[in-house]
Amino acid sequence: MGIVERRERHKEDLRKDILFAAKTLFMEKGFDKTSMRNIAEMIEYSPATIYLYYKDKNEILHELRRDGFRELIEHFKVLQAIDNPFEKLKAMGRSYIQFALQKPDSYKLIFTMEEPLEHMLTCGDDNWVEGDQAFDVLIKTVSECQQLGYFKGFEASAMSLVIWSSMHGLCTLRTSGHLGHVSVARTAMPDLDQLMTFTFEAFVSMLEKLKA
Amino acid sequence: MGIVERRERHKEDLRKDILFAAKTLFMEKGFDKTSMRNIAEMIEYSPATIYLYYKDKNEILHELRRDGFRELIEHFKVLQAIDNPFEKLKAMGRSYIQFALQKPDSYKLIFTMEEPLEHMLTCGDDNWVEGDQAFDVLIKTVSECQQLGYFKGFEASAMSLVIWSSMHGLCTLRTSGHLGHVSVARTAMPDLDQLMTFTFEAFVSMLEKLKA
Amino acid sequence: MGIVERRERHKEDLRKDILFAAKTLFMEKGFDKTSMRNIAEMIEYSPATIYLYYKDKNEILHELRRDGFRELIEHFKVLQAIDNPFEKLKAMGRSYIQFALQKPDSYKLIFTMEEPLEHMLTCGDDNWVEGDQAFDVLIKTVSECQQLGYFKGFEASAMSLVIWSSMHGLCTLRTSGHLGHVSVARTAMPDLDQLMTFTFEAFVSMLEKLKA
Amino acid sequence: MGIVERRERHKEDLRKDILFAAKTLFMEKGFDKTSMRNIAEMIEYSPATIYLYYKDKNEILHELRRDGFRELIEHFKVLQAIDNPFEKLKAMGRSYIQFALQKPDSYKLIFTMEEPLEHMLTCGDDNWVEGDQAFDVLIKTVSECQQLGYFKGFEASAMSLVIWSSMHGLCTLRTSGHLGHVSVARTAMPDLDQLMTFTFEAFVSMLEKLKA
DNA sequence: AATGAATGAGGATTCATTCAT
DNA sequence: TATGAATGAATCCTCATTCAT
Repeated sequence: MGIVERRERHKEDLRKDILFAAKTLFMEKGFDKTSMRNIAEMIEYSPATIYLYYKDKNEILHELRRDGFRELIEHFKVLQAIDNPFEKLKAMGRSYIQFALQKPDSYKLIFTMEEPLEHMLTCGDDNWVEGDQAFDVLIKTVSECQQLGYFKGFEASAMSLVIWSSMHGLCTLRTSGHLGHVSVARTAMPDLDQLMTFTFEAFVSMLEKLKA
Repeated sequence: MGIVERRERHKEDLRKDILFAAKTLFMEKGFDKTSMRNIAEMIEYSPATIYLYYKDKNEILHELRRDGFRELIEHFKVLQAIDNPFEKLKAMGRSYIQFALQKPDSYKLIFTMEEPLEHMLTCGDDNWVEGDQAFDVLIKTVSECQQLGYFKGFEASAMSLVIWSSMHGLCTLRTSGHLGHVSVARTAMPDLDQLMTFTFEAFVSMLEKLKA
Repeated sequence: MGIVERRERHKEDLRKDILFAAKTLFMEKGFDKTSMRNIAEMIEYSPATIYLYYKDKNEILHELRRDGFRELIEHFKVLQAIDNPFEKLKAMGRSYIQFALQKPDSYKLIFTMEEPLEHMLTCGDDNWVEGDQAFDVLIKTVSECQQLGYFKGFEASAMSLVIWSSMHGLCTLRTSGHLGHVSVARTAMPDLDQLMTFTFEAFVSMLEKLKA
Repeated sequence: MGIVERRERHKEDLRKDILFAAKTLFMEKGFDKTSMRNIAEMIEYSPATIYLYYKDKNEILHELRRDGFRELIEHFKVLQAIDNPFEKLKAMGRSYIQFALQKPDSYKLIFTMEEPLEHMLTCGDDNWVEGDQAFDVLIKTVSECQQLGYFKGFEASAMSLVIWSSMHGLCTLRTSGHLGHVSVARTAMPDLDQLMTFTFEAFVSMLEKLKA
């Protein structure tokens, strides 16, 4: 038992090491420019070893993405304790942005990094399940807000999409550098995090005005 | 004259063919996975020929991006004729979405494709100039709306960012496939274009409620 | 153990095969005109394999040169047993020429083939150490001759340089083909080896006359 | 006539420009690493133009070599005026060294740069004619010295070869960098030109002692 | 479980050269 | 006379991957 267990643990650890190394490198140099050898060097194993744990480079990316989603959901979970739905909604927005800022690597991985199509087709959309769950939470919260008098006359799903779009757009503009560019060129606010908060708050104000 | 002219035209055509092929392939397989050889095969010229027209792969991407920006601005230009600023604003939004849907390749090129950093540094931000101009138009339009009583209590720049974020987020979710996914899994609206319109209109409604 | 050992041996063999092929080709076509592919073809391995053994083409040249130096020194070593210094000196000369004639490839490698400068700078002058040692032996032998009454009034280092120059010049004229040309056009001695011996002996006579 | 003549002159000039550019570049970067395009750029003509003047890259090298020989002979010509044959011989040696030092490019071109074999075979040894002439002058001078009592018991041709070898060896060690290396590592004379002179004078002393 | 050795395929790029104009 | 356009062949080198051990 002791021995088997230890082996099992080692195996699990190595898997995680591979993932961690890959994530780091993907973010640093991009998916394409990261070679299996790079990953192998980082974990100080031979390239061939990686293939004992993952079928190929794509599978690594795939698993990373799934992990990213899980992280995001985890990130959201704590917020469910908040009673007031509108407060909860705000917290979710803030949390989403925070996630994108604190873990831009995971965020990019989930939302913008493209995976070779063949692979997506091959292994089904199984990792979107998690994404859907996250969206469900959003819809539910919006509905609750409506029961409090918010968003009269709006469909919950439409409202949810608007909210997600706004948050996602803001984050994407940020991580892609466009926000940074505009901030320098056209704004009095050179600190990007501040600019995002500022914009986020404007959005929240908008939502607040939508109360009956 | 006739002869020189024809030559000149041919040259110009070839340049465009290269750009077109590159754009197609970049979209299909991504920048990194597109090789000069691929491009050459598509235009049925030798790889070496491409180097007579473009210094290297980066230069092709760079020019494509610049072209994309120009296209976008062109797309916006007609809207300046609209008198009512709020109508203009709505038209801009619709136009932005339309652009992203009709030319997803250009859109991605401009907003999400990452260019090797070194090259960006090398040739300055010269192609962002156009982007800034586009943003200026947005701010100006928002300001005009404010003179009509819209967006009281909001800063024009914050409002502009909210709007841009929402539109950009919506488009990005669309082109990245996330919207498609959610639409299938959680929405009664399987037609994506319709879903986008629907969401866009919800957003416009929101803005309308922000009139004093 | 048997197995590991065989593997090790195979590896060592392959390294040597690569070196041998490279040497052959470098001599035949010159360093620049020899491609990694050429080498690979000769040893019937894939080009990529070579990179498992040598970082790049320069490293191969570098190692070849070092080997050449070692060979030369080895060639000299036996002569140290000769007691009479003048005999030793003569033997060294003969030996030097013999080396140049028997291993013109090594000789050229050491003395005339130019290595890309950058590489030389990169890896220090580490392979000249051997060359210096060889020169030391020469100086020492000349000094010993002086104690026997030879070369009165000459500095040992100057004398050594004269000797080296003469030998080197003779060999170089030979391997570069100039000697062959002159022999045909202006000499009664069409056999080149004979002509070299003949010239060498004239030189030795000269040295002999320099005895007090 | 004026026009035809001018054209002719232009043609001749361009030939020379090509040669000059090629020589410069060959010396700077080596024959192989100099491309026709490089040469063309230097003379500010199109690559294709060069082919109107020279069949290919080899032909350029060939002509450069011939020119180099001519230069060397020219260099020697003035010395024929010297009456005393031994003085003349010394002057020739000094002159040879001077040539190698002042025009290392020409020197290398003539004596060490290797030309693709095929080409040498193709166009016969026509450019060695000049080399032979130079050697003739040397033999003749040695013979004259012998009539003055020098080099008793030596064959003129052997003596000439010894002399040529020594001079050539010295120069080659110099241009190949080996002399430089030894000078730093094993000599009290860091100035290479001085070291060469010093060695040359030792050689002359040797010759002087060979007088009956 | 781990890996060293090997490779086929392909990467960007450059070159000498040709030829129609 | 001069050249712009074009290219086939070659360059070095890297990569993901396999497989015997």
